[in-house]
Amino acid sequence: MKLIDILDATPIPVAYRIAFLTNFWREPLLRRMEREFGLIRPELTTLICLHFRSGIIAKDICEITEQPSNTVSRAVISLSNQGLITRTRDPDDARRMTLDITADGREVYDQLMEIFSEAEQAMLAGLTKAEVKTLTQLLDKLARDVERWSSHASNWQ
Amino acid sequence: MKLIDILDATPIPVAYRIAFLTNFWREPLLRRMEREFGLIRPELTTLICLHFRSGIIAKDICEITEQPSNTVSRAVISLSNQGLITRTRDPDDARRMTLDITADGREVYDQLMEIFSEAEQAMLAGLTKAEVKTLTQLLDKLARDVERWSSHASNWQ
DNA sequence: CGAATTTAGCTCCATATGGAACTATATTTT
DNA sequence: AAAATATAGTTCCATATGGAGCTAAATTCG
Repeated sequence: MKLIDILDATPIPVAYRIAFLTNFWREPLLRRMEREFGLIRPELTTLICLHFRSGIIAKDICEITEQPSNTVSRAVISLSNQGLITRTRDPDDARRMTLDITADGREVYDQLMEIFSEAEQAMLAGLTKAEVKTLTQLLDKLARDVERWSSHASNWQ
Repeated sequence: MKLIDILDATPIPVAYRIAFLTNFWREPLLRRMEREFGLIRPELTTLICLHFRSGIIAKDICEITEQPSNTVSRAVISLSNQGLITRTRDPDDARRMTLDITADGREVYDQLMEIFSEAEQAMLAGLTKAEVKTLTQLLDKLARDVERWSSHASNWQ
């Protein structure tokens, strides 16, 4: 018996499949990233944020990723120690540290994304282009609707 | 800026959306489950397995869920202590302990699934029935193809 | 201006969880 | 049958990560 066989037996067919894919796709890649690059998940998300927009502060990353501030703080310090980002004290507000991705940081980001992208291609290889497009659109619709459903029955209460 | 804005900027649009949904849908529910039921993730997956098929052993759950044996061992001991499952030594093989879900276990499972199901309905409320069906089919196709893509660029190497 | 409040970031602590190694039992090999 | 190997389950250890609270700086309020 495999986990897949239980998929249809639960009352959460969609969420269960999504969680399944996260477990079997993302988790092994994160472990590989940790082994080969010495980076952990909050460091990756931080790197992704800063690759997208350099010059933001740790608090921004907390809000973007909804990670707790201590987690982001640790990630930022570690990335800085590894030379993948820089931290410069904001002269106008001594509480803030402006974060910027370095050339090394972009290099590591590119290497990681190549691995992740290849793994995504492998996962999607069984679908047609039209199916991939449809899937992306539907997932996108759910993701962009997060504000509406995320408060429901999970965060509060 | 929100995490959603980065979705299209990464070279892993599908996987990123899937991870996003896991983060914002599953994680808060797991925390709520921990607060209100005192159960953690491996205990939930174990309960799901045993609700689906009672009478299996811990090793089976390891293989089904691909969780390490120590994680499952802890989950099984905890669930047993909580009276949600029973463990009986296999008379034919003293290494094995046959696991069975109890009435209390089924009760807790039902309560949990009600919460999770309601949350899934909330997430899917923005899609039409046809869209939900399509999404489920596409996710299912990916999940059932796990053997092919899971070895690729993640587990080995 | 001084006090209270807010904010950015960090440290301390508790705990979830994976890796490795260990124990006890069963199976296979010679 | 004895020895080697395999298997089920557990314990030990290292670490990732969230919650609560702390510190320093900025802002708001009286």
